[in-house]
Amino acid sequence: MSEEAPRDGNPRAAHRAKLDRLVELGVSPYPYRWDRTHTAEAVKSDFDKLSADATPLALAGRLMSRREHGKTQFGHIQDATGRIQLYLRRDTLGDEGFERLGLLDIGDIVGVRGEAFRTRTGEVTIMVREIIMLAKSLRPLPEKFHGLKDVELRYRRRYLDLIVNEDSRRVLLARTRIVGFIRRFLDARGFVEVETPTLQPLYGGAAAEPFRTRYNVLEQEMFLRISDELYLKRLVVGGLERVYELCKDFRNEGLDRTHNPEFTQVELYQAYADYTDMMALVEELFRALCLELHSTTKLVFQEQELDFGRPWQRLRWTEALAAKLGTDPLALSETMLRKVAAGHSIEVGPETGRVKLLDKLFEELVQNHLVEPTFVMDHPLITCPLAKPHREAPALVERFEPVCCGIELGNSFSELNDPLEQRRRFESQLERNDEFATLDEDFITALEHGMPPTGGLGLGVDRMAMLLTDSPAIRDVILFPQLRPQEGEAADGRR
RNA sequence: GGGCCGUUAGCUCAGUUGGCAGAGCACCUGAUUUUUAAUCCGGUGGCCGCAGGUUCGAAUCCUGCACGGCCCA
Repeated sequence: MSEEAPRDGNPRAAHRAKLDRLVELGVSPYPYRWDRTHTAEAVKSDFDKLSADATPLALAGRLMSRREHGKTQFGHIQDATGRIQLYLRRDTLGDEGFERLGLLDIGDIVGVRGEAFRTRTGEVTIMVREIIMLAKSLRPLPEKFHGLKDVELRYRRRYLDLIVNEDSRRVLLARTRIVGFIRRFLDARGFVEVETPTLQPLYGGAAAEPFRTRYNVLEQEMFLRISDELYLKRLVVGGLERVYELCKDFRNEGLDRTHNPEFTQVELYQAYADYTDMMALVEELFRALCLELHSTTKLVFQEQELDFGRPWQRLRWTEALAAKLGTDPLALSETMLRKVAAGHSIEVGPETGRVKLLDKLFEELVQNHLVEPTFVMDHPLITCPLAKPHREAPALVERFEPVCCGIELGNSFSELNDPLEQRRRFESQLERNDEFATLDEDFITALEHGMPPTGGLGLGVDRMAMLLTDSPAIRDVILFPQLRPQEGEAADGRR
């Protein structure tokens, strides 16, 4: 004991010394199980009954704070439902039991037995009869008052963020509720959940760079999916009239406030419907989600007030951009578009083709300024090879993107089901040398067997979670967002 | 990709003109039988992100790099 004097201010050494002492005393620092009778929340909500007859309680949780007062101590433990105070007395625990409290550290997982009572200040508290080590911690927790602020540490050590930051817990659990709610919402409407390949021999369904990998057995290059679209439509051909998938998609692109290279999407397809039905579905889903999470259809995102109780604004793509440009964007050549972009000081690479130019202009001049929930609809036909031509305007497609606060939340079409037209659209994409264009023969074969008229919809679940939890960055709603590996990743590796 | 900002104790942060590395929390010792950011006494703890450079002397000035953040495209 005496040799440790120079290290005695080091929290890790102190925790370790206590663990060694427990072992010396024949107490396991990592026992196998614990019979819990109540959670913190259950004790609080059922307090009157539990305290009236002094029901024996057994709780478990992480020791979060401790206040020593000589022959008594107070502390809080935290479990999945919240925190509850402990009151520990020398005359209740006995001299030996009380001395053993010295081997506890903040951060340890403990089990306690005792009864519920209220302190002088009215706080529901456990009068502890017995306290058992369930898992010894060897590192100190972040500071109790300021919590863990360093954003990098919060993402890299999300478990600490979850232990210490109530708000992170709230947001990330809300995300889980959103995912669960989407499933129930769609299940209740007769949609069938399916799983399609993540590992695909050919990618498609979106214009995005894929992650590439290699399957050794087949000696073949494979791709991580960028979308589920083409597989789900095969299933509609197969007779699954309402079908959806909720999964990760992968896009080999940059990281920013609204992009993570792996992200969660829900895609759904409904036979005998078109994009107007999908608009109604989006309106209904968002209204229901708001009510589920906030008990009102109104919400605030980054100080902007939104109301999902009303129908979304409808905005025609071409008209909106024409209004900004003062001329029909579709009449402009690639060279002209480039000039217009430069005129609005929008930087574009020399490789950027006509489609991307149009997209870019729209994004900068229109989309980024949309605050109210809006359906941006009826895009130019060349921007999308998988949507049906507009029934009234053949240069356009029946497509919409739900947009809110400048954030694109998804994508939807009246799905193209004419196999001959589908082939022409894929081919013209290849002829134009569109980035990431592919031609999926097997998918066309499926269409040749006949796909009913179908409405399709994809929604970015992470972005929905941002909006619904008022989180400014996609990283805040993803448990483990993508970060660059740290130098010498094994951090304190000398141990 | 470009610009700006940040990186100091386990955590949250100060650090003056370039002159011995600081605080609060945590940790260790002691006091304290209803506290709750408990309080009080006394302590321990540092690769000042990394590598160079300038200087008698660098956490501080310069260059490069790494990681992160914000903005722009």
